[in-house]
Amino acid sequence: MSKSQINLPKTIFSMKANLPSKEPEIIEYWKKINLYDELRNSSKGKEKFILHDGPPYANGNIHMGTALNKILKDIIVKFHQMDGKDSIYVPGWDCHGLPIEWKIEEQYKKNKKNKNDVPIVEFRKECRSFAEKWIEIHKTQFKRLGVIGDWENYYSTMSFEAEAQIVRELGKFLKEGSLYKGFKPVLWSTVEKTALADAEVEYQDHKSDTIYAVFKVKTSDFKELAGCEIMIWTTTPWTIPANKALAYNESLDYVVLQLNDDGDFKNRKIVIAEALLESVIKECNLKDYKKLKTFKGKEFKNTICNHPFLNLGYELEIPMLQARFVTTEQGTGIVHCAPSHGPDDFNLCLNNGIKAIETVDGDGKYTNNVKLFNGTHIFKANPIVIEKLKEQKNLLFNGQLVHSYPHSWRSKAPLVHRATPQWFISMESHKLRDKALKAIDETVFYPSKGKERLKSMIETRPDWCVSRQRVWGVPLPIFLNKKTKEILIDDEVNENIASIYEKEGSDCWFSDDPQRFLGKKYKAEEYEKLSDIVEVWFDSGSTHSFVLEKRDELKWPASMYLEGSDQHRGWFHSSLLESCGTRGRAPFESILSHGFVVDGKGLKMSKSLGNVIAPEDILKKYGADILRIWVASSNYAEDLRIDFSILDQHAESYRKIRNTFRYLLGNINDDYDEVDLDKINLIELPELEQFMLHKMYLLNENFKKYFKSYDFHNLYKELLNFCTVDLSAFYFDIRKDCLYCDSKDSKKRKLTLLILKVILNSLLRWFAPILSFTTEEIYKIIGSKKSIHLEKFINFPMSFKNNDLNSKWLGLIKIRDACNLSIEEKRAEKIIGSSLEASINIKLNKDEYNIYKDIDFAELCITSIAEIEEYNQDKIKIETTQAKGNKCPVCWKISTKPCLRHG
RNA sequence: GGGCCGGUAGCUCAGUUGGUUAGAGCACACCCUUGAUAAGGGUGGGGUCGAAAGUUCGAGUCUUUCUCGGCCCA
Repeated sequence: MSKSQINLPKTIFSMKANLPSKEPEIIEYWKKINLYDELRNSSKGKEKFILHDGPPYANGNIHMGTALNKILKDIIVKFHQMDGKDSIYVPGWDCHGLPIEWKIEEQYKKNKKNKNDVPIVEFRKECRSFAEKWIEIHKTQFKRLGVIGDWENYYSTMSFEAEAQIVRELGKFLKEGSLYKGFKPVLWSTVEKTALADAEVEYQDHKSDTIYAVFKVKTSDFKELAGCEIMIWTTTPWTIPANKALAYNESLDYVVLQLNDDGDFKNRKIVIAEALLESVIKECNLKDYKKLKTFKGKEFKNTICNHPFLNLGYELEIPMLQARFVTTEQGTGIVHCAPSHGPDDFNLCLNNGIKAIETVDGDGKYTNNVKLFNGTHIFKANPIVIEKLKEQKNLLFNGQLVHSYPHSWRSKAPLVHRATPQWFISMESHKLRDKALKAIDETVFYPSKGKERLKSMIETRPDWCVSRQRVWGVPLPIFLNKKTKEILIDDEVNENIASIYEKEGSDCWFSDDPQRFLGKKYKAEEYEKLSDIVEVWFDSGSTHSFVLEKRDELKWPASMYLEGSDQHRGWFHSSLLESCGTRGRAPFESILSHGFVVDGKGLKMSKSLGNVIAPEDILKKYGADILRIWVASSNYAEDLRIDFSILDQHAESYRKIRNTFRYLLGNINDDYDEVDLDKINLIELPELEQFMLHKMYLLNENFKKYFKSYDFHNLYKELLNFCTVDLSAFYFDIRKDCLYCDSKDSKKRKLTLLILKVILNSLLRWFAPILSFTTEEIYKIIGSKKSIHLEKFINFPMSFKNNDLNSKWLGLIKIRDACNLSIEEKRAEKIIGSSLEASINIKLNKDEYNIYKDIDFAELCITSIAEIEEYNQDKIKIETTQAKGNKCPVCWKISTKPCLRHG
């Protein structure tokens, strides 16, 4: 007659999780048992699932986006592993590129060291060790998140084998002929004779010459333009000799203006945007003029003009092109375009088949591509251009303007956009665009909208510029014949370079005798060795070649690429192009893209808003499993919100899950033995247990469905609801009486324990990919293998499925809900407190009565007494009264008779 | 500025091809329990579905505009 008679749950699994301190111990454990190797050994020969890691940049601490990305990858890798595949994850890092180069330069600045005094090879060594340092830091941070992968054999884009393979990949484009030399404007300093990156540019005020110049219409579909002159305004008169087009905006209104003031322009008709009419009149001092006509910009279509220097040998056709970048902020609403001297101009012209050429050399002098000005320095050309325009009577007005203008951060000299020689991979010459578009069609996208996004980018992108005028990267392995200016294309040379890099890396390109790379076939003095490097997107776009193809344990193409949605323009994009160019198909079978991490209000995280949360903060306060729940429960197809109140809620759900496990472990007293599901004798089980097995069968079906579509937030929700609704508030609550108060040799209690074990085992596996730490903690108590992650998902016997029983019990639950309502009424009236103080009387119609007459509603509703009666009304009726009699001190049930179980 | 995507209870999410009073879990409130106890159970409140207009017998769902937010580009 005491507590000794009841079987209270007992377990070493604590209610308090203490994840921040427990998780690192589990990481140590995984290290000790070599979990990664165990996983590989356990799944030898199985079908492979290869999630190819998109390499993060080896620079700076990880942020929430990185954590999201890695956890999502880990969850997916673990799902496939437990689904019976050999699911291999090789993490990688992107190492070359400007940001690291920049960091080293900053250190130089601090130490008053000049980059130019340091040999390139030494500088590159510093970049390399900088990247190495961050790889190590990242590794620790990623492991802390619970990510399992081949950390010992990670890949990096700066490894010798990667550098070698990048050379081979470029060799394929070279050999094919799709890699060509072109020109593209970059910000250029004529003082330092070098290109500058955006980060090296300072904006300062600068006084520029401004001109209003006219281009005479030569031909047009729009007859009103006959005899008109299109007026432009520019702050860089020296680019007029390089003019190749005029840009208008089809949505603007334009006017034809007749000028009547005395002078060169008397009786001439000029065209400008209507919105800019007043400012033009004011600035050009127009007194006598007449508006002849207003028309929409779209009428400019197919209009060709003459160059203002037509009579000086510029016999060019200057087309008018539609461009959205034309605005009415300043100028005339028509923009003069020199593709060699502006990115907008360059892109617009390129899209219209006008390529940039080298018009200005490195010193800032016009090349012989520019008539009349050959050899003149551009900074001295403005007065000459203005004079010639005047002479040709094509200058309406010139003045000066102080405005913000780019300058070199080093020399403070003004910069110009200058078309420089660059190396491009053609989108068209070998049908790269078509191949890529076809490859996109053959790829599965999660979410599906990613397909359109990538497609529209590929459809419109220009040729791929793969050269950079930098030092920290793979040198572009190109030799030019000094005489013929032709590219040297020879597999042997390319392979020679690659094999040298494979042994010692690519630093030698900058230090060794070029003859070493050329071999014996060619004479070094006849060739120019390029000093450009390969742009880093080509590096990372090639990872499939030096990781997936080169490693025996992996496969090509990858099963999946998974990155943030910004990588549609980044890694998805470059990998697709690289692979389609060299192998004719995508290097991936599927792409999963996730949104961005934003704060609780949906705003992006920024220092200025003060809403940044670092993964470290979360790990310290909650632990990785809470962060993993956040990942699993968020819909990655959209942006993912996070703040401490959101995490609090997930921590709350975690507690529910943890307590569910604790109840299970406590009742089996941490004493687990594997249950053979096929050997469960269903007929022997009470209906409630059969119903639970049915529920689990259904849940598992949904689980598989959600997992197959990577729909984790719905999957997690199902699992959580199962814990709260089906287990905690239903099954566990009902079976407490049996578990606590029945004797240990009771058959019913034994069967209940059997089902608890099935539930425990199932939950453990369902949750393992998400709650990697907590499930391991539990598995260490009851498991037989070294790790939960070595287990597989369970296949439930079809016999568990019982639709008839299901509909019967769904009806029962409805009756139970009605009973609860009735009990609650009496509780509110203070007639009863606990439900065991209640006696319920249930009246059912004939049909329902016949179905449910044998059900023990007292057990189901956790009351002391329950009567069931048939009556002739349709609607169910429940009456609750106070149970009469004495309370059994053991099971607390109230009865007028002695307790059946406890005397 | 342009392209794409998104906005359903305080939070995380469901809402099939337009069709009853828009759902779940958590959180919250109240009650019960004190044998899952820094736990557990019950009941309940809470939404002008971002805003407006339109199509329709009928709109969270379709169309347009606006607004807010995100990504990419300029």
